[in-house]
Amino acid sequence: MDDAVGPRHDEPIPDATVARLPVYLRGLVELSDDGVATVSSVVLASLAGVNAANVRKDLSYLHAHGTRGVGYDVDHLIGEISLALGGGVPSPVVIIGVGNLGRALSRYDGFVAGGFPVAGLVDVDPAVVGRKVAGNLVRSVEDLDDLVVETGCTIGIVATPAAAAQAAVDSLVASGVTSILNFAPTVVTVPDRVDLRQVDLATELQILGYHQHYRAVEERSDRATG
Amino acid sequence: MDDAVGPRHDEPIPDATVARLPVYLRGLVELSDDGVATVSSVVLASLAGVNAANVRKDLSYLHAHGTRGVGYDVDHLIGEISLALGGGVPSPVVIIGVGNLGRALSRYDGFVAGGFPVAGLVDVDPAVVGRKVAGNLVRSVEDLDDLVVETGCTIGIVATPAAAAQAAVDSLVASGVTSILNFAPTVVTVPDRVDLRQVDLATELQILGYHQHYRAVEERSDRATG
DNA sequence: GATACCATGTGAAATGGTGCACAAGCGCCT
DNA sequence: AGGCGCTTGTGCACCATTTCACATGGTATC
Repeated sequence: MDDAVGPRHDEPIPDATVARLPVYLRGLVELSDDGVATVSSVVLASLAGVNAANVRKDLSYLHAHGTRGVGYDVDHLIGEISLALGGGVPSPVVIIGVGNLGRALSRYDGFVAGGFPVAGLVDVDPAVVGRKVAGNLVRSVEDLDDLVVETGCTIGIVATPAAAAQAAVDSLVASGVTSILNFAPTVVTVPDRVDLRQVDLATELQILGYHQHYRAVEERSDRATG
Repeated sequence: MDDAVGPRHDEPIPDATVARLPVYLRGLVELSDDGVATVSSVVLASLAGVNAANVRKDLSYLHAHGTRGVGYDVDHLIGEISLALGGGVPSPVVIIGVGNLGRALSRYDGFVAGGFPVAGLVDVDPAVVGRKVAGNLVRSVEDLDDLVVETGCTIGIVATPAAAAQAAVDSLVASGVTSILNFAPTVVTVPDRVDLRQVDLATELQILGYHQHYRAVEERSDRATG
């Protein structure tokens, strides 16, 4: 392990860990703002709502080593996590679909703060193309290729209705986008080289609905049987 | 197991399965609309983007049995999944925080279609309280208890800024809401009896960012080492 | 009615993730 | 310098989930 000579081929970080890194990062930035210099895994765990051993194991995948008896250096850790999550370089995103959700997303300042500025908006509807939303000109889908090349953006957000989602995804892929976040409530397919994540609002509610229903059924059953 | 006499105490369905049920349901409804009467696990799997054996195991947790050699009855399956996901009874939701995201969510018709009508909107900002958004009157947080009781809603959606999220959650819990969907980019805590799900848009992008960065690093490394 | 075909349901192995428990290491205080 | 207390890093066992593979049991055809 120590005798690597060339640029080391970093091991992949487990998905579950990657999903927690942004949460750690948020907590750490907050700590840094408060002037805190070091943090223990226990404190960071409580900030992130996870187990302390889990935090330590997660951080062991990064090159961020803590100091025994002391903890982790907050600023150093921020640097390491930022590095892992995209190299600290801002990645502009393009939003396709300027309906209710698309407009809300384009105004969402958490994206910019997280290093994901909105590079452009795209829609198929001629009625909205040419208008400005949140300071961004809405462009036609035909301009998507140009937009992606001009801005060098590699992440696409799909906020179209379900029926248009696959076409939107296909357009993004054809334009060279390699990461897609799909908000449309439908299953879409992408080539292997493209990374896809699904955020489904209705599904989330339905999952909550199950647990609620189950609690109710169980309670009723408990009352009946004992 | 077979000698249960009273009303059977349904076994809990694994979380991973519950998360897939809404996806199956969408596919099934589409099939039903197209007049398809039966479906095999292979077809349903491709519609949902998962493994066929996984579909069969998932469905085995429900009381929906298929017919060997034929497949599953589409309409029956729709009924069984709907039943598991909240008993088929619509659950009204209350949205707290009427900013960009809250407004978009209140206009999102996928909620109503999924059986989750918006029962009311709530905000702390006096400037928006009393105004109408998407046909719903925005009420003050002080009215939250009344609103929850009046409408019998048990699901709350938090769409406030991060700083206000925990307070919003606390208000919802105090009002008797037992399921919460949090869109605010922060970790919030709830009592055990309350079910919480987190949807974090910036985090999703950061996860995409990791994979993109990793791909790029790997590629560069491949090119260097051969 | 027998046979070929097809799809379900499930045992069992493989995989991935979590959390405990403890050894190892670091800094501080005397 | 030595000991003590604190915290990291990790081996290991446990748990949840996925996937394969196949026996089981229906349907359709001849």
